[in-house]
Formats: sequence, structure tokens, C-alpha cells
Amino acid sequence: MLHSWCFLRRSETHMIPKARLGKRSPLGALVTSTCPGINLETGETVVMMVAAGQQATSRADGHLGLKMYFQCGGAGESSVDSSPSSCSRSVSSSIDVPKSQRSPHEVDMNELMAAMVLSSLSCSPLLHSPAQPDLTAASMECGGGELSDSGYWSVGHAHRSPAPSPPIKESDASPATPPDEGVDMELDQVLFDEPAPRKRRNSVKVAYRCLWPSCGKVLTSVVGIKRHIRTTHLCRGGEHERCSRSEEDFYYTEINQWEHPQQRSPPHSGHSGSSPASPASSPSSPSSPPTPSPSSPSCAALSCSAPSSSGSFWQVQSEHSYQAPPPSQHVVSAAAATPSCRWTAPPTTCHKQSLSFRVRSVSVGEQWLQHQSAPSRRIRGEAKKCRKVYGIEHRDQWCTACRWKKACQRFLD
DNA sequence: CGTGCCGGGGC
DNA sequence: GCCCCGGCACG
Ligand SMILES: [Zn+2]
Repeated sequence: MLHSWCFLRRSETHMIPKARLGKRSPLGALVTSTCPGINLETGETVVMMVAAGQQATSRADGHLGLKMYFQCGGAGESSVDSSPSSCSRSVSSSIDVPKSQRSPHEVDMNELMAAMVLSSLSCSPLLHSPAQPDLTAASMECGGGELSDSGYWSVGHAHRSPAPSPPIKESDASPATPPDEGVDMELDQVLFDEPAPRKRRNSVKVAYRCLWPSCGKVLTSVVGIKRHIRTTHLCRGGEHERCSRSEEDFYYTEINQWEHPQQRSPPHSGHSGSSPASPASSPSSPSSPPTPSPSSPSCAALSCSAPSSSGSFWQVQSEHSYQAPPPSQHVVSAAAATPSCRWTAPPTTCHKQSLSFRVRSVSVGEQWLQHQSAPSRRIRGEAKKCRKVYGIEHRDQWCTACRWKKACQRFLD
């Protein structure tokens, strides 16, 4: 426990980066309650859920969440090659969805589907039709609470002003909603293609955006994005390891790009329309580079060197100059290396954990991703820092970093 | 609530 | 660049 800070003190004016990564934006409510109702579902129903998600083209996140659930739930450790792949394929193609006509024997499926969609849209502010409270309640009670409901779609949907959920079909059962509600017809036909005969589904193409921090690469196919994530971020040349095969699913999301490149893009109008992979509506940063960020190679190298390579990733790259060159690399590497090992649990373990509370939703995945790839803060070292050692009254004896409320560099963790 | 420190701002 | 501080996560 000898703090060789007399050595370190020389370089006291620079702080050591260690791991600093993306911001700690706490998004969405964490949904930790399990959903017993859904757990019992069969694969058939899940596929249907995926289909529903496909139809809801503007609900990429929801779709992602559903798919995630399916893969988590259905993924036995081994022999999972057939069913998930087919699942993801059906996702990618996303064309062969039911026709606009329905045969009368699909009623069960319709009801289930309606339940799904209703539950998914339950946060909709426009859900004011008292129609079919049964379905809504039934589907909601699997979540266990309103809290999970709010968190469910919280990632991408809150802004999009989700459509009124009621009419999956107003076939014959209950014309509960007055048909003159047609204000949101567009949204309706974006969500479901039944209500409107002419749908512009053709003009929407799905793309998949890498959620890895500061990457934002967009690819048009699931396999592409998966491969990108595997190779670039997870540093995994081989195709699938047995357990963490679907790990890449946490790192991409489905986005929609419109054929006509205008949609909602800010006054950019520059070089956007050229490549088909460039997202017309990337929400976060319009200037996100299509190529992996320069931090990727180093990340890859680092994560490769790590024994459990896949998920954990910390970037030893200085962003601020006062946090630059790690002198510990030469000497005190042991001291610095020890905490790094305890960063987070290896991804396989966490993946299993996510199986345990695999509930519904993206926010779980997002949080998982955050905790994995973007460890919000450096690990809290148990060592006393200058503040505690010298006290606030002797602040002038603190190291510069502590004085600046930065990461202490005199007493390393 | 104290502590560590990230992000951001002033100069 | 240096320096400070609001505010947040964590224990
Ligand atoms: Zn210090």
C-alpha cells in the first residue's frame, strides 16, 4: 500500500485519463420487473410480436426491444443457430408482412397483436379512447406496474408522438372509436398498414445504426451491422461464440431512412443523399461519421488484449490535456491495472444477468450497453484522496486535480 | 450526507 | 492553457 506518489508527484500537473468515456446520461427508467406473462409465451407469439414490430415502422426501438427479448428468451446456450437467425432475417427483410386483408380465423392473433400494440403504445398521450380496456389492462399487467410502462418505450418514442393505439382493425367487433378521428391517419398508416390502403411503406427503408459510443455507423443489413459490431467493437473475427452470440444485438438499433431525403433533416442539405447508408434522420448527431471513429482501433486492440475481450472497453486516450500521459504505464502499472480488472463484470456474465431480468424493452438494453461499453464513471477507489487526507481546510495541499475537482492523481486507486 | 470527479464555464 | 464550480454517482 505504499503510495509512491513522490514519483507521481512530478507529473502532477497532468492528470491521468484512465477511463473516461461517454457521458452518464441516465435515460429511461430501468425496468427490473420481470414479466411472467410474456415469459410463458411460445415462440409463435414472439414471432408475431416481431411482425407487429415490423409493421410499426417508426418504432424501431420497440422492435429492437422485442427482438431482444425473443433472442434472450429463446437463446439456449447451444444450438441456437437456426431460430434466432431466422428471426433476424425476418426482421431484416421486413417486407413479407401480412396482407392488408385478414381472414376471419385470425381473430386470436389479431387480439394478441392488438394487445401487444396497445401495450406498446400505452404511453401514448392520445390514448383516450375507453375502448377495450380489457386488452390494455391485460397486456399492461404483465409489466406489473405503471413504472415499467413508462419506461418501456422511453428510448426513442417519447418524442415521436405515438399514434392513437385503438384501431388495429375496426373489423367487426367493436367500433369503439369514432371513425372521424382521422387526424393521425399518417401515423396510423405508418404503424399499421391496415387502416390506410395506400401506405408509403415502400418509401421507408430500414437501416441499422451502431449504438457503440461515438461510432454511429449505419448499415443497411442486420448481418452487416452485426458483423461491424463484432469485428470493430467486440473484436471478434469469428462469427459466433456460443453464448454471447446475440450480444451484438445490444449494440445496434434499427432506424428508418426515407427514400426522399428530406424528412426532418436540419438545414444541412449538403452531401447527405449520396450513400444509401447515410441516415437521413440520425437523431443524435447529424455529423456522425459513417466510418468508425478513430478510437475504434485502439479500442479493438485493447479489448483484444483483455482476456474476456468482448464487451468491456475502456479507452485509454486522453481527451483533455490535463489528463494525458499515463506515467503509471511504466512503473505503477500494477496499481493501475488492478482496478481496471474490476471494471465491470465480463459481458458473458452480464449477459446472463440480462437473461434473468430480461424484461421487455430497450431501456434495459440501453442501460446494459451503458454499463458495459460506456462505464459512466471511473470506479470509485477506496483510497483516500487529497480532500479526505488533508481536509478541506488545507486545500492548498491537495493535488491540482483535486483542487480542480478532477480525478485525483496523487492517490491513485 | 460526504466524497470523488465529470462536464462545463470563466479568464 | 489554468482554475473553479454545479451537479451527479456512489458508498
Ligand atoms: Zn488528489
